[in-house]
Amino acid sequence: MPNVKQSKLDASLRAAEVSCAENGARLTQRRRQVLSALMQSSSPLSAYEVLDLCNRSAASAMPAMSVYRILDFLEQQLLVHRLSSSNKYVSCAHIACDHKHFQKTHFLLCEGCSSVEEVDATEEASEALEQMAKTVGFKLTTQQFELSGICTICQNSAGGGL
Amino acid sequence: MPNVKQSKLDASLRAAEVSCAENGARLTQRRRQVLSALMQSSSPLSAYEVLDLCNRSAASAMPAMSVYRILDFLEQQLLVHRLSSSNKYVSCAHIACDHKHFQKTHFLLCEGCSSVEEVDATEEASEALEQMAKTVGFKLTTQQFELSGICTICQNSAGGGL
DNA sequence: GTAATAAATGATATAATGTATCATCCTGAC
DNA sequence: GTCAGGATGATACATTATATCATTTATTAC
Repeated sequence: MPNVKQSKLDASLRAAEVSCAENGARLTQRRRQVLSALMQSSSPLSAYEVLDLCNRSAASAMPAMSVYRILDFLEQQLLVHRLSSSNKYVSCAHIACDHKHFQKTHFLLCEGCSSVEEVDATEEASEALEQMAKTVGFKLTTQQFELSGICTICQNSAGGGL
Repeated sequence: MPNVKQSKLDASLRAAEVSCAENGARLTQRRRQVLSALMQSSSPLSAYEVLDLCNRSAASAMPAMSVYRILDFLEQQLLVHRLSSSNKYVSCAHIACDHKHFQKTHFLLCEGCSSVEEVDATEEASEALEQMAKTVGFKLTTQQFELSGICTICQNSAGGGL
């Protein structure tokens, strides 16, 4: 069992707890369980995938209803993000650091390994998209996109094969 | 009943028929029914909303299964687009013209009236997004985004109210 | 025209996903 | 302890999507 990962997980969970407390909310056992499952996953999980993971590890079975409630809660706390294109969830990449969300976060989805990279929008991209929308009279309200592509690792490992 | 709209609808359906024929496919009665429903809607429709519309207008009831099959078919024929963020469908804005799809089409979703505007990506936006992805080693494969915003009409009508 | 073939649709069952509702339990304030 | 509110458990159900096989419709060969 890799202790490095374990301690990183613990640190993130502690940070999440603090973050909740600052908002007058509590990171209960169940919520910690759900968040922990997402943190340990290398790819986004659907609500029922989260449920399965929780029920595999824990003693008492969690009802599906709770998972939905808890995912909503965690999303409000900005501890997890919901990917609308696949209707799955990922834990926020910035729980342990002091990064702030400006509603201009993008997600890069790797088609090879399903991993997700959370990146801030660049000025250029925001500008260009706003401009594009403007040509048809649209005023953008949110900028959070999910872009499909191939991550570095998969690009390299695909050198010989596919 | 507005004849202008009717004739525009007819023209689009004829164009769709031709387009199918070119691909060795057929625009059957059922498929025409589904496509027509989407064309007449000002906002994206879910599979079951399409189903309801079809069953409201037509004599014989269509099974849900058929709607899913037909939506898949129409999507393959590029006659409709699937919006992954809401899991709904819109008819392609370019059926009647000779516009080609380059996999760089964006959809602007109005939060006010739910209407959808289909626009081509600008060079600047594509460039900026590719560049952004590149900074974390990602290579984008598709660029088809769904951007939320407010359309011209809703911007103006909201002048007094909200 | 008719038989053979393939495509499309009908029909049914069921899986998967998401929500509504009320009961129960836990926690902190007093 | 008691009370109030938040959190969870439990159940039922609504919605969405898919699997499967039967039937119909269209196309081709003859």
